Amino acid sequence: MVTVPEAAERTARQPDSRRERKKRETRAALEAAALRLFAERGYDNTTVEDIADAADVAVRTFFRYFSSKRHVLFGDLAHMIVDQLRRALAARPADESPVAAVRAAMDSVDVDDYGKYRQIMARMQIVQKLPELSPGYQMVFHDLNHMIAEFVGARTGEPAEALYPQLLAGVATLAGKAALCELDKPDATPQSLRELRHRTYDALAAALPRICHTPAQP
Amino acid sequence: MVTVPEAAERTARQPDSRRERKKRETRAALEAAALRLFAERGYDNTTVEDIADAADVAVRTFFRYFSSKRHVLFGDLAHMIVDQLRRALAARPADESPVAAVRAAMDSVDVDDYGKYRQIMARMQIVQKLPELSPGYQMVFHDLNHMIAEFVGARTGEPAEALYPQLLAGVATLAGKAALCELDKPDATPQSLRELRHRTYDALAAALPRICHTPAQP
DNA sequence: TGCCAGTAGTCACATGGTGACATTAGGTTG
DNA sequence: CAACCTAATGTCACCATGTGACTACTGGCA
Repeated sequence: MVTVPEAAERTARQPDSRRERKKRETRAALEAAALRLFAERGYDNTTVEDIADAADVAVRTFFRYFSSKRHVLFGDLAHMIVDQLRRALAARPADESPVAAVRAAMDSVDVDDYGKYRQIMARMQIVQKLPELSPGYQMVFHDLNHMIAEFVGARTGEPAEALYPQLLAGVATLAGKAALCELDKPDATPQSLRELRHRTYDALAAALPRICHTPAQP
Repeated sequence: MVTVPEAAERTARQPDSRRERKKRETRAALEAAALRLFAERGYDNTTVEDIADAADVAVRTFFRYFSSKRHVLFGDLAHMIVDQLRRALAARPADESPVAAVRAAMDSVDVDDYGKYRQIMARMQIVQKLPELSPGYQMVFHDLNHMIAEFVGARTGEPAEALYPQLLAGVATLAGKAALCELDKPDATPQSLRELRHRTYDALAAALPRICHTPAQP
């Protein structure tokens, strides 16, 4: 199916038509219904049909909005974060050390607006609590880990599976997870979480040279 | 279904009857067929029916041996490792520091026999390569992580979700993963892997006091 | 031999997920 | 407004993973 340029322009020029609004409504209804039902009866005890019924759409429609039942939870958040980090890493200057590049890139991800930040975090917190969907939750970190390792490997000329890329990526991911631990505390702010992440990342990354040969930096 | 003591004794006393042999054969056939087919056409392109057919049993029988398709891969290995580590942790003296206890417990897990060790590792290596089943692979580490965090939290009187338990567990898991990086190298031995794990764990654990308050040890 | 218990096969069904096609509703142009 | 195009949705059919219930077989043993 070929998209005529004019048509693409047209739809792009009208981003808030009734159609778009309805779509957003449907998506929001599905998401809300899913989260409510998950909380009420648990993830496994909620079928896609239940969710679709609650949102008053067909099951098939559910799958047009979310590629899988798991997908409702992180939605595209996971994908967004991974993409964002990927772009941030790619934008780092080539002469920067991997440690510094990863540190800076992770900063530029969660700088964003406060509301979105809390939303992502809240979602992750829900997921974290329900053990049956840990796999999906873990995959987010796995993807992040993998991407960081790819990046570091590319910088040091090693494969991503090599020790140093894996360790640096692991340290970065662990620092990110550490920040999540502080979410429970009511006085947590994006700033305090970032500060904790920095502290963790710096301390652990500083230990790496004692484990394996870290590639020389210019 | 109540198990009469005598019956349990009898089956325990006859561990290698024809029946037992047949069971082992069926299980081995299923496992071999599955691994071969996964390698040939990929995990997603292999149905349980294919596996069952290749092993010449009914699909239902497959599920009597393996609770899920994923389960064929790690089999009970994951479960075994987690259980083994749990017992090892429980057996550590109460006055030992969490850092030392976790270190020692991880040692006592892979001490085992060489063949089993390589088998576990080889399996994990296969799984690691196929991206479509990363979730299951990640779950192993997640379970390990969770258990270690529970243990540390119990020792320090914090919840498992607190910062220190999570960090120490993360460090231990990361050290374990680091050892897996060395598997590609042909001259890797259980000893060299353990040595690497020690080096990683010690270096990273030493950094923890710089991140958060580590509970005082007697 | 004949009984008992464990094991496998068969059937039915719930659930997640996808493809194909018809139908409806939003939006555009004359 | 009518005619029309296209995106969104519904409907139906289908495949795959699992599970429960019941039946049939088979090894072990008195």
